[in-house]
Amino acid sequence: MNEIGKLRAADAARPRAETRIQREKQEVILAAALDVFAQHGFRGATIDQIAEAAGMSKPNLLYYFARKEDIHKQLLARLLTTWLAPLHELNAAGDPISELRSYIRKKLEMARDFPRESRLFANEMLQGAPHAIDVLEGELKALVDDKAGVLLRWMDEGRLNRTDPYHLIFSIWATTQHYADFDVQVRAVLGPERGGEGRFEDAARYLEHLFMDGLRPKAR
Amino acid sequence: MNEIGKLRAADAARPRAETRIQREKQEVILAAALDVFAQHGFRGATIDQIAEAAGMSKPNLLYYFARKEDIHKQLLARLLTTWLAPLHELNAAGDPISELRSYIRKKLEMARDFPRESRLFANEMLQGAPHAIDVLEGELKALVDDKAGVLLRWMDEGRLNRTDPYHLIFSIWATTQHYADFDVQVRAVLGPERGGEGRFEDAARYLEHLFMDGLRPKAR
DNA sequence: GTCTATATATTGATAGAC
DNA sequence: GTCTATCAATATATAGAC
Repeated sequence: MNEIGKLRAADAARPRAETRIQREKQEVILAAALDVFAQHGFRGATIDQIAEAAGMSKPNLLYYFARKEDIHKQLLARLLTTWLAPLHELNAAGDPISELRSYIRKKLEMARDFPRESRLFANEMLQGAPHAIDVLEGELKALVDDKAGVLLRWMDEGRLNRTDPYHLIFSIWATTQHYADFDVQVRAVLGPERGGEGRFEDAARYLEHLFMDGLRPKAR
Repeated sequence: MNEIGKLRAADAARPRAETRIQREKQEVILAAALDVFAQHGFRGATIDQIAEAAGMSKPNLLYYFARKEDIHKQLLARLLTTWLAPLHELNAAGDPISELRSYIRKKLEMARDFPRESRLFANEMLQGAPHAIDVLEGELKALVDDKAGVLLRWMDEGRLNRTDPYHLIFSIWATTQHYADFDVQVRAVLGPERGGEGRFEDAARYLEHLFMDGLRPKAR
């Protein structure tokens, strides 16, 4: 198992002997670091910035996380679990159209509610995934292979229009995460009138139209 | 006019008195810097890395560009011109479907042929567009407003299915740039068999299907 | 124009008092 | 556990010889 994989397992099991105070401080630090890493990337972020955002001194922060890299690894490990959850929930026994609608909706809600996590992930991808490549090639690929198989079966059964299941999944990722990663551009282009909170509802309506018109089997 | 705007105008007019050697050296530096900035972002990139990639010493590089920020600004200024070109070419007098197909194709080709430019832009967006916000709110918004108007007219005339023109443009940006910005993930998920050069042809076929099935007017 | 040497600032991390 | 002080490494930028 790779390093991030170990961290993810450890985080899930929580076997560490820690006081409540310690865990709370760590959470404060991780929350602050998420802000800074998401905006500036790993190298662009400084411990000073994170410490200030967390409301503590730099040495105090380093008492809880000995290295800057440890904070980043921990964040990335948690993120990957959260990030894969919606695709896991795509149910082979469900109705194809409503399963896909539900998946698209969940991914868009994640872009709306967890934009910093999305940007942290995007930063990691832009850098060539130095810390996540093992997860991408292992767990993520296995999961997508599995779900692509489900989609193909649905297509074979005529319950979904035939298309490339891998690129379908890519396009759902791309269109939904765009509203988190490129938020500044989306708001600039929509302007003050349409760039407010309603932009996510508009996006949801549009994506419904985009994907469903191509996927729903045609009655000919 | 903002700073990046001035640079873009200057670059277009090229009024500077420079020798051919000077221009060539500057090009070598810019090409090297594009690599480094695209992967690590502005703060994550170092002059040392850029100088080594450009095959010269750090002081030598600084002889041509006094400040690291100058290199980045110059790259961003050029990029924005290139980036907006395909949308400019969307022709109101043309056939709606073939104009949109052509636009999607061009954007995907840019992701394939200029992935570093795409990543440089993505990095700038993730950081909140500190150097490009004026262009986004000014020139880009004006351009998209204009083209959204064209799309709306086509929809009014029944030559295009009715949908949100702004989010349509966002989804074209998102799906095409995804193949540059998240390339490492795309290749990891597709695996060695399907992740080779052919992935762009597969993507082109898929995107054609995705967008056209929803946009083409239905014969009812 | 290009180099070596170096000034100056920032940053990740540690030492040690309390 | 938290702080002040500081080390060591790195990074931007400059000086000045050639």
